Amino acid sequence: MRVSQQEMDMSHRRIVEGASRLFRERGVRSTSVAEAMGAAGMTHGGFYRHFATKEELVVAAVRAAFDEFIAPLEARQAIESPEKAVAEFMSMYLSPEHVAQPGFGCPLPALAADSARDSGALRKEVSSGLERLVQAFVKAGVGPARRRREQALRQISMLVGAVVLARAVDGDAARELLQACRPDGG
Amino acid sequence: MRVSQQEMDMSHRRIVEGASRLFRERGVRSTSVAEAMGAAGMTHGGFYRHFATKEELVVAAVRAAFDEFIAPLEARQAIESPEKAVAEFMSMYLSPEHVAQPGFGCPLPALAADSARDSGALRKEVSSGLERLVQAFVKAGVGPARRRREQALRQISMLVGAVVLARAVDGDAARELLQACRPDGG
DNA sequence: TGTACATCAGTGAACGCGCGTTCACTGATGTAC
DNA sequence: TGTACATCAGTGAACGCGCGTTCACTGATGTAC
Repeated sequence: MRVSQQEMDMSHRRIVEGASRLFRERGVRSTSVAEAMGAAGMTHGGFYRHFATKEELVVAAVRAAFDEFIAPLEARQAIESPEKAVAEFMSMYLSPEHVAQPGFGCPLPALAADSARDSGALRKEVSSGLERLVQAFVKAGVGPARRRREQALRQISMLVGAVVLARAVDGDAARELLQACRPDGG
Repeated sequence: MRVSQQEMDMSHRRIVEGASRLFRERGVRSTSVAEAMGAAGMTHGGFYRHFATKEELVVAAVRAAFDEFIAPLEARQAIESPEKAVAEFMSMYLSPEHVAQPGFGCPLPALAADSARDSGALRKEVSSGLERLVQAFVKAGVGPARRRREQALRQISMLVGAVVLARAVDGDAARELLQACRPDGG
């Protein structure tokens, strides 16, 4: 049965948010349209009232994931010092909680592999998401612009690598990786 | 028709080597048994004369990939200084060629995402493969054992993160990531 | 060394299954009067 | 404000397709004599 415009907007948001979580948890290819609709409390048939293709949902979900994950960092940078905000962000990034909850975590370690095998819209979203995170890190750097950017890229590479590996290996090594990459724990 | 024992051994090796390349290029889930057999010049039906399941091939192929990639580093460490061997390894790791050729490159950035979503045999292989690489890096470190291990984990995290991201984003950022992570380029 | 025959590596059709997408249908919503 | 009706969000069956796996078959290999 038909639902109100308001309910349809809410459905749309629920689909995008659920997909954003599922894609990060299980990967884009391993999450079916039916699963994404199920997470929003609906059946698969109604999907095409909201999106023309699965790829369209992927774009919306990945954009939402980056925004959900990076916007808090940007907000904190605006009210406290950019350096402190990035330091706290890095500490959160390398926490066991972040490793254990990919569905609510950074899209970069969760979706980089899917993006690497994609040449279209997903790749574009991931590229601009990374650039947005780099910009936030650059704000917290010291020295000339070029050096700040290089340092940001190095820091983000280490964070992403540590989380990608920590999720890929068995318990003890995972803990060690996070610890070794913390500025205080090394 | 039946083939000789020798030919069967060669087939087996061709299947494992082709799969090792395809899994790294396209991911484990996105590579079908038929494609792996096709890369070995055969049709899919004969697969089960060599392996009981696809997972068995995954284990053999990932083990072969780690060996193919890490053994040369270990061999160089045995004949020249471990430090120099690791420095050259890192330079190769961060090269555009390594990023462009995942099928012949490090299994860690190529397969970590698959491993993160696996709880079985693949995860175990990736865990021991990482540990083997860590050991090689530890040999090249300085200071007490604990500090050498932490430094190895940090270096490997940065390498893996840089390659994972460089493969996931569009051209210019990819080049920048590699450059920023080189010890000379920063 | 030669012959008869059992073995079995590889082929290609077939299986059940889950996928992305389509479509006829339902009935509440939103609108024209 | 009430009423009649067109719209369309969501349902569930169905589509073609590719997957991992199975199986009857083929004919060269390897072996027993």
